[in-house]
Amino acid sequence: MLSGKKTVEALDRMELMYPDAKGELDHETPFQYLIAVIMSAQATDVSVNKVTPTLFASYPTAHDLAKAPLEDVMEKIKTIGLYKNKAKNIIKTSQMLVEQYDGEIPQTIKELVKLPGVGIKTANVVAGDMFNVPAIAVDTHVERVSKRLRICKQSVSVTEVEEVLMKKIPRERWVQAHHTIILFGRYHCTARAPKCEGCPLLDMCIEGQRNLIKKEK
DNA sequence: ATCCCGAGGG
DNA sequence: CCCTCTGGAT
Repeated sequence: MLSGKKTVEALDRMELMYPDAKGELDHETPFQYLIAVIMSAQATDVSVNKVTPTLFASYPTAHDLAKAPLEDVMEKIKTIGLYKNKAKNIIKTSQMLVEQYDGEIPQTIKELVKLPGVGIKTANVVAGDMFNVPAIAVDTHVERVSKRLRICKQSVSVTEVEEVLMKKIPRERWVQAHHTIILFGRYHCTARAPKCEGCPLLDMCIEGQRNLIKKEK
C-alpha cells in the first residue's frame, strides 16, 4: 500500500501535469451546477455540456425546472443516457429546492444527499466547488487511479476509498485533489489504454510497470 | 447485485 | 463489436 507521504508525492506530480484542474461542466449558477452534476452520472461531461445550453435556456432556475413537463425534459436530455431517471430526478429536486430552500441550493452534504439523484459523490462535488466544503468525491476516475497506484486496496468500496484519501491527503488539498486526480484519470491514466510509457508516476506504480512488461511480449 | 441508457472511442 | 463515461436507487 502506498504511504501517506508517497500519496502526497503522487498528487504533487499529478498537479504538475494538470496545474489548473477544475470542474468542466458548464453552468452559470450553483443551481445549474447541481443539475449538471446530477446529469453527469455515467456520462461524459462533454455530452452533458451538449444538452445544458438548451435545457437551461428553457429552464434557467429551480422555479422554472420545477414546473417543466417531464416529456420535454426527457427529450432535451435524451442524448446523455439514463435520461428517464435523470429527468424525473432533476424535476423533483427542483421542486424540493423551491419548497424547502426558496429555489436556492443547500450548502451542506447532509442536506444535498436528501435530494433525489444526489448521492455522496454528487454532494461532495457540489459542496466542494460551490461552497468550499472540504470533501473528496470518489468517482470512476478517482477510484481507478487510487487502486492502480495502490493508494488503497483493490477490493475496497467507494466509501473506503474516500476515507483512505482523506487520511492520506491534507484537508486543505481535498477539493483540488479531486479535480487533479479526475483529469489525470480522464486524460492519462485512462480506463482502457493507460499511457504508462513515460508516465511521471511510473516508478511508484506497480500496475504501470506490469503493463509495460506485458507490452514487451 | 441489478437496472438505467445513449454516445463516443478503441 | 465491446468498453467506458465525474452514480444513484432499489
